[in-house]
Amino acid sequence: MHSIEIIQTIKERREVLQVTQETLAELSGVGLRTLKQLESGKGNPTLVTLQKIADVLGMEICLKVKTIGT
Amino acid sequence: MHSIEIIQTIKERREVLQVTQETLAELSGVGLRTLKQLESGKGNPTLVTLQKIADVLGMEICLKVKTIGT
DNA sequence: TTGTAAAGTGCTTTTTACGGCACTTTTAAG
DNA sequence: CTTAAAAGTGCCGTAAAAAGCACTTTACAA
Repeated sequence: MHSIEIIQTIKERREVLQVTQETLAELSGVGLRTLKQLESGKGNPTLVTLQKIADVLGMEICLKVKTIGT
Repeated sequence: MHSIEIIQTIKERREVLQVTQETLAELSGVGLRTLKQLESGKGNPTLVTLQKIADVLGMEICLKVKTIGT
């Protein structure tokens, strides 16, 4: 996944869970400004920031060797 | 995966491929200092930095909903 | 043991993520 | 249309990531 897809995935997941940016910011401990900037595609979050958000959304970041096929 | 595991995975993958930090730095466009700091567990890399490294190592970052089981 | 390559660290500057505040724009319900 | 909530944006200070340089430490082969 590229950065853009990761960001998009976060946004979609948040929407599915019907959580506002404000609530997610509070629950994750990430600043509202940071979250807004991120979701509007203008961010390059640190791993820690990403983890905090993923945690609250019931998601997880993983790193794996690329497979050949689909 | 937590930050620590992700970092560890990078380090291990680099070693398996028998690539030096210096070479990885050159190939990925990430500064050698940044890479050293990262692998020695003192970093909080940005998503872009992580992607650059993963790319060269033939790896990929993904974000997915946590599953219940193993 | 010695020599060399790789890895790790302190110091530094530059860049940029983070996050607060206030404001605008968009969206959706009445 | 009105209005309220959510999302997006500009400004800005602080903190920290990025990265270069020089040096030390570690690992390993001769």
